[in-house]
Order: sequence, then structure tokens, then C-alpha cells
Amino acid sequence: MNEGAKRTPGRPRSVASREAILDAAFWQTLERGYAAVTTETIAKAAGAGKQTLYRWWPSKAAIVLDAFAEKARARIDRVQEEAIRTGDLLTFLRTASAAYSASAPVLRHLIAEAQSDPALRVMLRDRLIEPRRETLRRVLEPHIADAEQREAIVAALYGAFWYRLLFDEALDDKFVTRLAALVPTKQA
Amino acid sequence: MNEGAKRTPGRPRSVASREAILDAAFWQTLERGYAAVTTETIAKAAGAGKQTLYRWWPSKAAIVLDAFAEKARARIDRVQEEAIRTGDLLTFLRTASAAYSASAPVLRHLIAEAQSDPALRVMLRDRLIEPRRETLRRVLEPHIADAEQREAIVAALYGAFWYRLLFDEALDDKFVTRLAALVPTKQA
DNA sequence: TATATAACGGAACTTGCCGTCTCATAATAC
DNA sequence: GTATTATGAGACGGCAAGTTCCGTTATATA
Repeated sequence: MNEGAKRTPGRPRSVASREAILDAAFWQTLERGYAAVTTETIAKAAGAGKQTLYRWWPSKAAIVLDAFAEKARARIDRVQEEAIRTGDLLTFLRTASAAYSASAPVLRHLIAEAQSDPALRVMLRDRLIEPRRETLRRVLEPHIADAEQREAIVAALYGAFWYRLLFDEALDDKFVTRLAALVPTKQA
Repeated sequence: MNEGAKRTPGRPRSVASREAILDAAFWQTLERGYAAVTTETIAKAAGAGKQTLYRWWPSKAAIVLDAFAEKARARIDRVQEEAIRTGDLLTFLRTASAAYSASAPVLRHLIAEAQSDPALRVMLRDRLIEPRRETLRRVLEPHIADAEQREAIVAALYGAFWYRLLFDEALDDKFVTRLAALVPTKQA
């Protein structure tokens, strides 16, 4: 489809810049926290102009989201793959809650920003929320036949994660175990 | 305890101003949306100086939260009281989801703001989140004996509400019914 | 090689709102 | 009256987002 996609006349987009920007956004957000990171610090660290940021991303939040979706998702999915194979809900929820907790400081700011930015909300849902939902659906599929019931369970489980994280309440193992107990699983 | 509390020398706090400020914050937020409301528009509409706002509240978000906690909670609790009396979880969740949906445009901004403001987070939890949790606990009590299990269910149910609202997904009746089905209730 | 095109880095600039500060005035206690 | 504290009005500073200008550089085409 876009094989020989180098069709436009002018200077092509700098791949190096793109990656330097995402890298800077990712590490700065991890180390300093979302609020302390500005478009200027990202640009400076990446050796890029602010214009380059805004040419390719609509907002600071979009950059950070892009950085995390790219860097963190692959790692998270890899960790969860094992749990998916075993099909054990509790194991899955444990690894998922660990991953959530680790990314919580960033995720909470992204979801916050998204509340006043509909486009970002869609981007967040498509790139981070929905893929994880899909994974959980696959784990639930063998246990819950009804699709609608499955969807309610997905919302209840991931919703519980968010609910706790957004209000500074820990996702400890006991809580996760109780959550898993809510789902009527078929025993082997 | 603080019966003859008029002990300080100077001019006392203006009750009229306080109420005018909360009124303005409440209605402006409802009509124009959280983002369009500024401390200046609140002050102007209330006929108050900005200094008066900041003398009694730490931030714009705190004012709006105060306004909503005061105006909306009483109404919501009254609606839910009936559901509590009957002890029927589904009825309770239906009225709760309706209340949530109605307030969602404001709540989402408050929770968003709270993610970068720990003090507001505490205030939000104490004045809005926790009271509703407590109500749900009372509904669940006859059905779920174990306190920890009950807490997980509370997080799952309210968490599911937030989860859907924060990502623009409706709380329709079918969904609420499926949620209620998750909870093993004792039949009469 | 020459030209058109588009992205580049750097930086000045505009915008907008939050929160602070100043000031003259009003209401209370003593 | 005198001290004290809150009031309304508005100027002010600060900070970060997002925009615009500029001279430069990399590519496609001729």
C-alpha cells in the first residue's frame, strides 16, 4: 500500500528527531514527573525546535502518550503473555496490577489531561486502554460465554484498578485476589 | 464546642459572599463547563474580590468541589435513600448511575484536577467519593458478609462507573444490569 | 547542476489563567 | 475611639502552552 511512500518533494521527516523527542519525553516524565516536563525541556533535550514538536503532535500530552504507548506497551504485553497462555485470571490480574502501579504516576496525568481534550481521550483509549481490554477479554473468554457479561466484567476489573490508583489507594495482593474472586471461573 | 465562637476582634467573614461565590461556581460550571470558568468570572459574578476567594479556598478546583459537595450531595443521597431502604442492589445501581451520569461533566474535571493536586485529591475523596462508598457498603452489607470482599466489590462497581465515564462510554441500563449480576446477592 | 518544496533548529513572541499584592473601606471587639 | 480583620476592585508577576518568524538543510525533479 505505502511501499514506495517516499513520494513527496521536500525534505523528509527526520526519524532521528522523532525518536529523540519520544525518548526525551519518556525519560523526563519518568524521572521528573509529568508536571515538571514542559514542551521546552523536551525540545531542548531532544535537540529539536518546538515547531518540530507541534508539527507532528497536537499537544504535550499527545507526545507523552505516544512515548509511553511505544515504549511501555510492548514490555507490558510481553509480561502478560505468559498469564494469557495459562489462562489463569488471578495470575493475569497480578501482573496487570503490577504494570499499572508502575505506570500510574504517568497514566493518571494522561487521563487527567484527556478529560479536557476529546482528541486525546480517543487517542488514549485507542492506544492504551482498548488494547489492554482486548487482552483481558481473551483471558475471560473461556470462562464467560456471554459477550455482554464479559464486557461488564472487564469494566469492573480495570475500573477497579483505575479507581484505586486515581485516589492513591494501593493495589495490594489481597485486593487483587478479592477482585478475581468476583469472576465465576470454570475450574479445570 | 464552638458555641460562642465569635471571639476574634476584626470584621467577620461575610456569609453572603461565601454563598454567592459557591453559587456562582456551581452555576457557571454547570452552564459553561469547568474549563470556561475562571476565578475571575466567579469573583465577578459573585460580586467578590479574588482575594476573598483565595482567602478561604486554596484553588479554583477546591471552590467548585465545595460548591458541588454542598449543593449536589444532599440531593443525590435523598434519591438513593429509597434504594437503600429496599436493599435492592440493582435499584441502587440504577439511581446511582443516573446521578453519576448527570454530574459526569463536572466530576471528570475535578478528578482530573486532583491528579496534580494531592490536597484536592484528599478533599475529593473525603467529601464526594467516600460518602458514596459508605452508602454502597450499607446496601451490600446484608448480602456480603466478608468486609474485604465487600470492599473489592465497592471498588469494582464504582470503578466501573468511573471507567466508563472517563472514557465517554455510556452507563446504559443493560450494562448496569450486568454489573449487578456480578454480585452474589442473597435472594429473599 | 539548478530549482522547488518541505522539514529542520533556534528563538522571539502571544495568550491566558492562576495566584499574589496593594489599597481604600467596612464591620467587629475592646 | 482604636486595633484588628475582612471586604471589593483591580493591577501585577509568573509560568507554560502554543504560534510565528527566520535562516538552513535535505530531498525530488528537471
